[in-house]
Amino acid sequence: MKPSPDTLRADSVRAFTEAAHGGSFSAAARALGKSQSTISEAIANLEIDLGVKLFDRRTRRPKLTPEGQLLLAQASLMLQAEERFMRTAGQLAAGLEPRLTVVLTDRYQSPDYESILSELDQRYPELEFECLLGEGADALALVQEGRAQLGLVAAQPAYPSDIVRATAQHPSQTALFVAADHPLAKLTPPMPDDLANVRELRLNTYLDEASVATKGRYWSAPSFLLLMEMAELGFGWAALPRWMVERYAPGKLTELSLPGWPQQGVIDVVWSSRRALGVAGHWLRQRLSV
Amino acid sequence: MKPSPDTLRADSVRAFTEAAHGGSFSAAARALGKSQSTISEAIANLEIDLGVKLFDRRTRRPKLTPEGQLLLAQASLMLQAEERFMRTAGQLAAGLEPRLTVVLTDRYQSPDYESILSELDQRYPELEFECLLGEGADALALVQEGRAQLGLVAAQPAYPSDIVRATAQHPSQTALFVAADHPLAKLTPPMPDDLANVRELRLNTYLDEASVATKGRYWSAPSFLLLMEMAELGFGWAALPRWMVERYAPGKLTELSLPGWPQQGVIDVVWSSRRALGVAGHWLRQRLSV
DNA sequence: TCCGTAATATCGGTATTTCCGATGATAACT
DNA sequence: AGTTATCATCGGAAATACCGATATTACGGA
Repeated sequence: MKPSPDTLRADSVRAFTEAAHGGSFSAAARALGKSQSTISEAIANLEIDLGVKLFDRRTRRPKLTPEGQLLLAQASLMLQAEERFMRTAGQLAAGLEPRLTVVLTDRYQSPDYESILSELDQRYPELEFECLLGEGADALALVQEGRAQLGLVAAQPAYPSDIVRATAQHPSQTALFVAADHPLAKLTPPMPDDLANVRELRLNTYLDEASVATKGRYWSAPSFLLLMEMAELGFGWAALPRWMVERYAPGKLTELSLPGWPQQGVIDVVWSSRRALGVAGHWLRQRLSV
Repeated sequence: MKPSPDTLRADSVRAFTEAAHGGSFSAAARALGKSQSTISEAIANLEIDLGVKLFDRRTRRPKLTPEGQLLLAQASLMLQAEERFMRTAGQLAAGLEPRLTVVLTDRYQSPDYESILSELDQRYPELEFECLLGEGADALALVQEGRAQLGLVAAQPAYPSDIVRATAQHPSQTALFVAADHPLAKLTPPMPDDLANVRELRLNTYLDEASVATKGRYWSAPSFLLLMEMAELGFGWAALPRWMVERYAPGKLTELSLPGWPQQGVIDVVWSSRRALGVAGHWLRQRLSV
């Protein structure tokens, strides 16, 4: 007996499943755009190679043997995997990037942020999506060096030459907060001088050291979440995204109403002009911009 | 541009994954028993067909592109499905039946019944296993007509000519039970006459009507589980498998100790001499027999 | 019952694909 | 700089996918 080859003949599996589904070799031939003899031979060869009779041909329309039924289920899984492979290859060929990394500022919180992500998941189910948190100069650096393709940052006065920007759909709401049991919370309304006497909690970045030149002492952290925790513990006042306080520290912080606050902060979508965005990045950029 | 074919070239995917894994086309060629040029051309053609560059060849050892990494994962899934397909085809070619049906008597309860089944699952993971419940003549009929391949029945005085039997490893323990609050439970020890005055709950079968000729009135059901429920409700006494009472009705039934009880009942493994058992059926038969 | 329809198996021939071995070019290592 | 291992390319041979024609066989209608 000839040892069965360990590799499958081309398209024999598709012929098999199609014939099993349509109930006829000829129908499978029509469906696959091949001749009837091709299908007949393909299936016959497949049966020989596998050493398993797949169809009972005594009747007019070939009927699956029990063995054929069992193998049909697994053949379908094979074709399913193959189709998925071909589909994502097609998307990649059409310009889909295999992975998309986005840097987010904590300032950003779109009301339909979750729906945007699930939309992204539906459109590009094979895309690997990565989300980083970073502010200001840190985010820009990640985009510049290609670690991230898109960034959502608080609008900067000036951008590096290789960074392109667009305005995001939803501005951020930033307000001043202190711990509810802080003395500052009892002054209504507080004066700007009152704030000067209390420590400020300020956002920093890994890259930017320029701000150390600013007047007065302050504590700083690279994320709003850390700043908010510091504020909760009464270490000072901080300018924080309002959504974050409402969602993660309701009641623990008191908003200070000073002239000019709360601020409407513009959020920018940024990307690098030197690295072309893939189709998913392009889609997401447009979805996030005004 | 030539439209990309919707079908994959033979073995190109295996060449791809092997090259990605081994880090070299030549290594893949060696591993697959083909020449180096074959692998090189196969992958080059695959890249052309997919429209996706899979490897970065600028370096000595081709390195996967990000697109290649994404596709590699899905290619592995394809090959995994294909290997499973080939493996079960091989088992079927070696005589594995696609499905195995066993008729069990409720009398049977092997202490390692569950371990036998999980062993079966490990040996023949693709086998479809079906379990039926049936007693006596019913079970034999199912085996005769091919609806089931194996049966575990209480040993019969005689078998049809096309039925072969072997003794099962574990005999059954059958004892007499009544509801704990039944008057019969208070007679210690009860006399055979006492039982004659109380209704008997007896096993019947769908096929066997001969037993209606027996003396006295009785109630009957085709499964021990139903009989046990009747006994629990106080409708009479019944001969029941002891394991079933201990497991599913502890404390609710009282065992009657009469001369000759409890009985050690021999269980037979039966199959049809006219239908060859598959390898799984053969294995299970030996595993169940003494 | 007989006949037409539609199905499958088989065969010969052609086109495509796979595969090999040789050759040349390139990168890494000594 | 030489050595070695690797990849790309090319021509030819073997395998196989495919088609069209033909024989044969089940199924269904008159």
